[in-house]
Amino acid sequence: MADRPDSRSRGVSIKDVARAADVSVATVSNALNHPELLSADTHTRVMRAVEKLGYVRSESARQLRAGQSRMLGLLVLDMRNPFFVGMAHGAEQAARADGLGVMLCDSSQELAAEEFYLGLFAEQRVRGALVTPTDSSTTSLSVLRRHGIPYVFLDRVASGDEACSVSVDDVTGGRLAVGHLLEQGHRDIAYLSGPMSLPQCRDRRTGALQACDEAGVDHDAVTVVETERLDVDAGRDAGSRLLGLSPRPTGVFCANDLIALGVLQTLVAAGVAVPDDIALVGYDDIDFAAAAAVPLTSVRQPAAQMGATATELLVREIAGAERHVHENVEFAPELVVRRSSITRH
Amino acid sequence: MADRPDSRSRGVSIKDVARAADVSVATVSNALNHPELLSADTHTRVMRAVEKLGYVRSESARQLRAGQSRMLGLLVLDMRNPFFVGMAHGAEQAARADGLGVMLCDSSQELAAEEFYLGLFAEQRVRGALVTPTDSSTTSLSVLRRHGIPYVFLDRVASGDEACSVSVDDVTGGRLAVGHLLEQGHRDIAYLSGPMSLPQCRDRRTGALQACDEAGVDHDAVTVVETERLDVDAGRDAGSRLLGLSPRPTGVFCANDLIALGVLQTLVAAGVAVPDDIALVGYDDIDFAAAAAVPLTSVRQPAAQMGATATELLVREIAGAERHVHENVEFAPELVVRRSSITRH
DNA sequence: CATCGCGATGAAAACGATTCAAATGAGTTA
DNA sequence: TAACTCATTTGAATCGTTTTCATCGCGATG
Repeated sequence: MADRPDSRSRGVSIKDVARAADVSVATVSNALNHPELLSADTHTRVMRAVEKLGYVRSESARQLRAGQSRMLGLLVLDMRNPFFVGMAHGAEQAARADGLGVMLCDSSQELAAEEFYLGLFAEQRVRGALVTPTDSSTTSLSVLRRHGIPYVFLDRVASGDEACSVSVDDVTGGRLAVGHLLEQGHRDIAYLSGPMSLPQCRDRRTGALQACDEAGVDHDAVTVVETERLDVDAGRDAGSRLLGLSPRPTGVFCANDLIALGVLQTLVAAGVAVPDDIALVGYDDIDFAAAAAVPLTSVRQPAAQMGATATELLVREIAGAERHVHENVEFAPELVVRRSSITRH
Repeated sequence: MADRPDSRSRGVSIKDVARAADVSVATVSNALNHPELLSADTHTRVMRAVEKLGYVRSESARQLRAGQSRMLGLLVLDMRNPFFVGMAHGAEQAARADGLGVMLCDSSQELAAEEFYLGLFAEQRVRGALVTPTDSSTTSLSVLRRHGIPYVFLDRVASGDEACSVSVDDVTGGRLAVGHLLEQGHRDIAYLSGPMSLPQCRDRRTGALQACDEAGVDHDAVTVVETERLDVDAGRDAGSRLLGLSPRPTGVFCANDLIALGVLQTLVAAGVAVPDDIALVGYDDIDFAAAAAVPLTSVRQPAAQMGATATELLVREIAGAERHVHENVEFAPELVVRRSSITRH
């Protein structure tokens, strides 16, 4: 019952097993990795010793010898946003199916954190990385490139032929959202955007303006309110700013659902009726959108599928290293209309 | 601009740097880890070579030599539950402050996944683990024990002196919730519980019954409806079952907010008014509870703080391995009353 | 002048696994 | 009996670091 070994010890190594089974370390290794090479007798003898000693192989020694790990790195912008959790989930499932583990990290939209974690990925020699980049973070990715670690962009179109990527057509997403508001008759529209340094935020605005063009409405109809972050707190804050605008917009498009939920709270608290006084449209269609105080109209992105697809692209790139051609898979967004945007007549 | 090395190559190693800087590998290692030992001249020469070659040290080689990693393993029950994400966030912050990375894994409440990930932790020789166990999973933890990897239970009281743990007094939590419903005059109460194999679910029921005792109400007042999982889907499902009960309960206590949100959706869809027809109380007080269709009364648990505290306990155990005494830190739950449970008179 | 001390550097041995080529040994064939 | 085959098993090299201990050069001291 020596369950708790001396804390100075290094634990059970392959040598200990070899000694216990009275074979060489090579045989133990073969028993674990190429059982077909061994006689049945030897194999069971080794496995019994493994069992008895509770041997667990050292992944670091393994990796060192192999030169690479069996891990993918996954860096997301914000784990408190269910949309990213959804992508992570899809990616993990797909990776496990390929026998790969996933190392999940959260950059919290901070460049410093992003660089820290990408450095960690490089140190760990991950087999590949899935990255939701903060800024035009081509620089921080050079650490991966230098070590020949392939990466795929998640929720972001790769520029040129830098890498594979999985994205959603955000221009169309913005067009759907604002087109819907215009259709409902709104002519004073606010776009509550996250930081304009994010391409997603820029593209959704472009889409919003396109919708104006299509409806023959002047671009002035859309006021942009920029927030620093993309979370509920920022939404609450943006809500206050929204109420200070004059004329006060009657249709509001939020860069994501968290912001929309924050805005909704502020509006409800201020006695502003949704959708009657202000119609609201979010983005991502997270589970909680449907359960909101006023069920939220939102632009749906297929989060889990995006994660899974990105993993598949990455795995394919890893496998066919030589003749790999980068590609971008673009998903179509889908408008899900709920009560928050439907004005009663 | 040899950014992309030959894919067969192993990348830049410490030897390459040594050659480039015309020093020994030992000197390169020292430049990185003990710069005070070197002359300023040599140091800058080495660093320049590191920079130029884009050298990143191999964590696996490092670990192999050191016998342990600089990582903590964190295994949560369900990453799609913001409560666990909150704990993970708190834990990560605390770990980063101690220069430790966190490997985040999601068991999805499945024993097989739990065992897989604990095995992974052992293979990686993580420095320590934070675990939210599914069942009475002392068995799967033996793999950690055997390798002398310390672990701390998160959101679960450790039995005996097995390990440190961080928990919330779930009995009190249940008592607060049901006490509140009883105070509001409800005498037909349902407890929508997750699997009774989870101590949290059992304790909350115990608390519910205690509240009955205190109010001089018979235990029969509380009907238990058990669900298999603890997510929104399960909640929707439980909502239907709830509507089939007769007499139909007027006060409902849910084992967590996700279930409560699911129930809420079913009730709203069925035209049942909350709180007038049915009063609803959730658990965890996730951010989305306040933004729900009907703002949700909930029992708050300090998620981030729990994660941070658990990390601190673990770090302390790692540091003072010899004279460590396990301890349990128990937080107090707090009832946050919102509209979902307040019957208008 | 010989010796000592000291700062700076390097040679070599670990760490734990995998793998390849070589050794062993039993059975088969000429 | 000698040569050969084939299935098992093993010795030794290797991966990239860190660390210990020895060495080297040089100014200072006796």
